[in-house]
Amino acid sequence: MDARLAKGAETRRATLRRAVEIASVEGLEGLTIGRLAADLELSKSGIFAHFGSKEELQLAAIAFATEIFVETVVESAMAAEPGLPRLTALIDNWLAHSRDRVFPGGCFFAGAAAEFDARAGRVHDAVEHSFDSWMGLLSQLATVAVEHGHLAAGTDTCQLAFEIDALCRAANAVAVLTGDDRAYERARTGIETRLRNSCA
Amino acid sequence: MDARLAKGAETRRATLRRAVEIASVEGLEGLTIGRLAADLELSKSGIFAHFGSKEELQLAAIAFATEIFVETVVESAMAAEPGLPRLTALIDNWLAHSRDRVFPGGCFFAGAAAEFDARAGRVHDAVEHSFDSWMGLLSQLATVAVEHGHLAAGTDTCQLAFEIDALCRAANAVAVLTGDDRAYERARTGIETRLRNSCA
DNA sequence: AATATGTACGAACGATCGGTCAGATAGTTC
DNA sequence: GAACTATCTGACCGATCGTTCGTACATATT
Repeated sequence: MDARLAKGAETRRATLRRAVEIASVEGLEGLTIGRLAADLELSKSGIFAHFGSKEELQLAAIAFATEIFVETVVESAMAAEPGLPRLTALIDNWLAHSRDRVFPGGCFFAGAAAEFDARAGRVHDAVEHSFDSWMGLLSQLATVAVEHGHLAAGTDTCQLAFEIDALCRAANAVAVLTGDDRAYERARTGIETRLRNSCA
Repeated sequence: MDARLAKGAETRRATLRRAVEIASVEGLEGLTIGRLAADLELSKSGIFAHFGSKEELQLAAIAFATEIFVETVVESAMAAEPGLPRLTALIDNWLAHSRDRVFPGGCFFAGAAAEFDARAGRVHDAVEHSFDSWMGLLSQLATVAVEHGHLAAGTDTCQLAFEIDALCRAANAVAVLTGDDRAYERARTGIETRLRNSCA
């Protein structure tokens, strides 16, 4: 009943913070309990006790990464005016979170999705759910932009969301793989042109 | 000196064929010599002897996947007339190779890139090289299309190649993750619109 | 003071990892 | 037929994997 976090919850958060860092570089399978224990100077069994299984650890890491993502990318974008400004703020934040390596391996979810896309199980389902939420948010903001008259009335917002996501994703992939940050400008250019072509 | 492959080379190819299948689903790290041996009903050491190290196996798998990719996607596209027809044929082949799961886990290189993008080493370099070749091919075909007057004279072919790659990549990622093949249509729609806007 | 609970440790488990090595088998060459 | 090479096997190595279990310690509750 302390105002601060209980000891266990504190350790858990510290563990997950490190887990997300490792997983964004090495992957969720490359994330290892022994490695985690060594980094945090705790015992393997101590770490393990917090999660109960590796799969639970992976799921907890995804949940924690979602927290970070929402705080860093989504929340401040919501401060922008509804419609096109909010949509572009979200896109800017997304590109910034990749360029600034909020997760050291670039977008956490791009990595996790690529790793588990063709497998079955709870981790795959969690990753797919994250993706659905993200696409839902994108197309919803696009829809609001249409309603505000910022985008043309007939705009296919799902198609638009797909294309925006595609360009962001590619910027992240190219920049992390090659180290060439021009990819972020390419994405921005593509998205701006695409939005301009959908202007009312 | 036989016209057919020597025994060793035959085994090596069969091994790599299976290795590429496994790696496209489980990743190049999830690809395991023991698993490979079990699938091919050979001994671990027998497999190992063909490559000498796991890293060499991974590099060989990338090279073999490149062979498959070139045969399936690139070569038949080159039969189309130079310019826009050849470019669109390449794009169609790429989307088809993902949709038809020429690699069971979708695009082999998308998976390998996501896995090794943030790591250093020879595998990363090989993946990056594959990506460079792919982008080079795309932008070169785009350039030829400009020269043939199929695309507007001022077209930024690198930017265009980036956007085409982004839409293809996203289609693969979404379709494999969610099982929703409409992503391929979305990519096609986006690319067609984009090319039309660059028409001369 | 006694008890219960939350938290973490250390030793150990079987399985599997990448990798090594001596040798069996087969085919070719001299 | 002896020597050689290519190919593959099986036993084995140390390391690490995820996981289990009994226990120690601190804190909170009674």
